[in-house]
Amino acid sequence: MNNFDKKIESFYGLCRQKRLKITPQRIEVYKALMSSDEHPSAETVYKKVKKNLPNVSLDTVNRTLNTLSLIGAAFVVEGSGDVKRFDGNLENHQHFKCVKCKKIFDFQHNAFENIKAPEELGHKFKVLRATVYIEGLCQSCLEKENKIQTN
Amino acid sequence: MNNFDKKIESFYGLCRQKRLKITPQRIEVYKALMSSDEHPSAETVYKKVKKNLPNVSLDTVNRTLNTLSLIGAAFVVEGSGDVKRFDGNLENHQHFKCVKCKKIFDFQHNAFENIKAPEELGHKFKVLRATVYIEGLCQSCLEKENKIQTN
DNA sequence: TTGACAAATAGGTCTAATTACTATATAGTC
DNA sequence: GACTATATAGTAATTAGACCTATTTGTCAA
Repeated sequence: MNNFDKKIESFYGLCRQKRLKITPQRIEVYKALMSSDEHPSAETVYKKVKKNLPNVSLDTVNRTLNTLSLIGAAFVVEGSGDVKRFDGNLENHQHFKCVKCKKIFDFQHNAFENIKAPEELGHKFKVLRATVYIEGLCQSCLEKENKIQTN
Repeated sequence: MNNFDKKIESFYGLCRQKRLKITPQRIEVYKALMSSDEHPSAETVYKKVKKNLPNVSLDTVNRTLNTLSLIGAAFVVEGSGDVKRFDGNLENHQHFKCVKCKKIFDFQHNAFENIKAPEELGHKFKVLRATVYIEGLCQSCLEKENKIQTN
């Protein structure tokens, strides 16, 4: 069984554990999210799912993505700011976001892996994920940066 | 001169440096943001500003908040996901966000202060801020957590 | 101080993303 | 296989935020 199948397998388990029905739509949405290394928007996931399930509704995709984030099977990318973007890649990686063009860049950095939430937080809350989030200006925006466009 | 005035002062400087005009609207938006310890939405800031400038437009507030984030005088709170939320508190603090109720909790943790962006990132990008971002379920949502509401 | 010019604002309009609603279909369980 | 709660499709309704343009306002230099 390959890695991808394992993920699906454990997704099944997660659904059962949370008493969520395993529907074709849910599975397809999950697969679509897992198999995209970007940070797809609901719209993008929708298009992907539509290939296998031609008449899913966008609403279902939206609700499902939302559900996935509730059970910790996906995440809303921090700092979206524009349209919601989802991330199915739960392996440890960090995000850099350009405040100007809003693009999100993944990066890895050993020192940031396995960040542990502070004790007192863990007592009160259930932590699903801890990452480092860096904001700034990306290369191409830096180049045109001398002038700030406000209107 | 108190701390607040100092901030305003340095905001003036920042605007001049970036060749942005110092308009009453901009100042009021900045003040409104600075003086709220929440993470206000544009709407909230708008209401605050309206008290002093009764006929500002929401659009101006939106544009201005956007401008502030471009020059690093404010930040869009990571992981907004719902409506955009802004943060004028530039002192080092971290955010915990509940994936269910979307509330954002500030917290401080010494180990997370002064996180340094990795070298290779600093070369390519201009880093404005680096924080730790934790996602999970907050206390009150945990209590009702046995059942996940998906519809 | 004043005048010229570029930049910013108000206020209206518009758009696209997300959510809400409801009848129907389906997964899970006995 | 039938029952029941949950999920879905399709459509309609919201709403945050962006766009547009005439007017106003800072800024800077004479």
